[in-house]
Amino acid sequence: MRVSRLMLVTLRDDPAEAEITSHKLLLRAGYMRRLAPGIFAYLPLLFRVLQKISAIVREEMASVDALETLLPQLQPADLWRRSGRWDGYTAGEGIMFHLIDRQDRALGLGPTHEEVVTELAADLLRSYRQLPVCLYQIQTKFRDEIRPRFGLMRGREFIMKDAYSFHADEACLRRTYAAMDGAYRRIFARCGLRAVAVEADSGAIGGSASQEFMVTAEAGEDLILASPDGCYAANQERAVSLPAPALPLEADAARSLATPAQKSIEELCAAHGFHPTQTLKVLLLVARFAVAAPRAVLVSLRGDQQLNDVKLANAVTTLSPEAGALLEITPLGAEHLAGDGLAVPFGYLGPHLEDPPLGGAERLPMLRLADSSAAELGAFVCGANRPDEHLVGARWGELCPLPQVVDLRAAQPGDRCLHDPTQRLEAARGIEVGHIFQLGRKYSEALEARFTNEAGSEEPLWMGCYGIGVSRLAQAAVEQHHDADGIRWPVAIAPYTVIIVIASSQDPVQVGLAERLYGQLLQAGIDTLLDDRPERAGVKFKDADLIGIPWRLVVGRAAAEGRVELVDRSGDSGKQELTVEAALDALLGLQGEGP
RNA sequence: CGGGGCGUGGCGCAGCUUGGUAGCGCGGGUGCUUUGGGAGCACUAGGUCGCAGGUUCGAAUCCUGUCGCCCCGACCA
Repeated sequence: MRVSRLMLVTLRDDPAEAEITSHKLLLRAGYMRRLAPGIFAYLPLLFRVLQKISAIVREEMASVDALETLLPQLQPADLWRRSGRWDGYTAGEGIMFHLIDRQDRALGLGPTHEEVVTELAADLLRSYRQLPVCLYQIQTKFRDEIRPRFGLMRGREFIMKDAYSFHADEACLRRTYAAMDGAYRRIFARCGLRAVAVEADSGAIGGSASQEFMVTAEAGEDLILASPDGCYAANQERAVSLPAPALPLEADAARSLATPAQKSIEELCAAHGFHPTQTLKVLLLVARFAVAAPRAVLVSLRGDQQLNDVKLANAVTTLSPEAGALLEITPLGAEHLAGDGLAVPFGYLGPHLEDPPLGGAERLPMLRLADSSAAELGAFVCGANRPDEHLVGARWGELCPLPQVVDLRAAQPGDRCLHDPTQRLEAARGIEVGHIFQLGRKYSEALEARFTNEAGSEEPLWMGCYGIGVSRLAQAAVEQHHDADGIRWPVAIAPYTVIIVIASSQDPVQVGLAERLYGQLLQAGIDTLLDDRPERAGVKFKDADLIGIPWRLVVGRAAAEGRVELVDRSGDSGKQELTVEAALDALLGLQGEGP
């Protein structure tokens, strides 16, 4: 392609709308334009990158026998009601764009395709003889993100590869999951990305085992906790660890202690010399559901620990099976309390708090949970449920029964690891580019996708699902591969492999040689750009650096002597002046090289 | 939604405090010069100052309302 015909518009200044480097570079280098928040036009250069990524994805999907399909984006609400996800995905902070058609039917714009594909499977897959099957598509997804951000990192419309597998038994699901794990590792490696696999929360998708693939980058939205020995890595949402040992509290019997204006653990400890591990942190929250009335939740943690919201939401969901989708959990404030419920002594809560008078007719008893860090305390300091008063030396069983024990604490960098307490968790930031799940039978049961097994009886299909954010991956690659001058695409996903720069388009010798090389490279099947614009050399060099084509072939003054300059932008071999033949050989040799 | 900020030629910004009818850099066009790291000079085109109302002889500037966008938190590929 000739750059003069490429519709290339590069920007000299950073656009005001962009915050992180990769976003700025993609805009500056003419790869994309924003149409509305979280909605982007992929310009020709970026489209080529997406095509290259897609080609790699297709090859690796083929290697695990996945079949490419294209599923509807406009999806009937009824289907989502049957899986139980309509409310959670549309009400509250739900992320599904939805609409009413002229017949008054509700439809959603697909944020993911479990429902559609399961419906299809229910229709087509009837016998164990047809299994396993894996379908995938590369398609635009729609999500009404609470806050679109960072360009392609969190768009409201983005390209995703999503795959779904169906199995006759769990062992088969595990095998496919493992094969996908391998395919994913190959995909990211072939795209030239440094990616790590981490244990993950399965979130709104559901299911049991799940693993995320993170491109490590400072701009990443996720916090990864990993052990230095490489045996353990997890998203902080999911990570487990050993808390620091608690200091035992010397106390015979529980006594009360006046603690005026000491509402925080810090104030309490500072005033009386307690260690935070001797105290109990009691949090009062309220969970809102799609079906049931709001329910109060009382959480006990050891005073030095932090609550992990994701773990809490998961626990509340499993412990409230009849309540419908969990919409949100927020700290309980006076506004949630009925009538004179202002009596709740915030800042002085103890685990023996009576059920607060929530608004709403039919109310469930308060859900009482304790993290194991709290449950394992012998004697502790906690709020007395009266203003300006704490209890010292309270014990589970004496003060109140031990609540249900669940893992609720947030693991922190520096915590000891479960698999080896001498290992301590280290933090890194990551961009989630892939996520694989063992869904189990969640969707097949809900949508009655059954097959006949070998014994002749019907049972729900076992399912897995596997996503890659294709457009996000493109930007993650830029985040990981750039320098002060611009993008440095990994060769495998660069929009073009070579850019020939004619230093002076007025020199017929240079133009002639450049045209000849251009023709030869194209003939050899190498994706080549020819910068034939009547610009000064400096402009063309700057643009070439900015758009990040891996190899730059400069046809300049030395053209008359049959010499050209070859610049390695994505590797580190720098620049070298070569004869035309040597340069051509070097570039043609790239074809044979693996990624 | 809560908190913070910003809306002025295509892009990046100044002007607003102290009202007097819009400016700078980049980009676009034409010409001459220049020609290996975002050239110089000259000329030129291009703006309802987000929108609506108000105050005023007069509003980009002051007031009210409204819309949009960006950043920090809850979401995820």
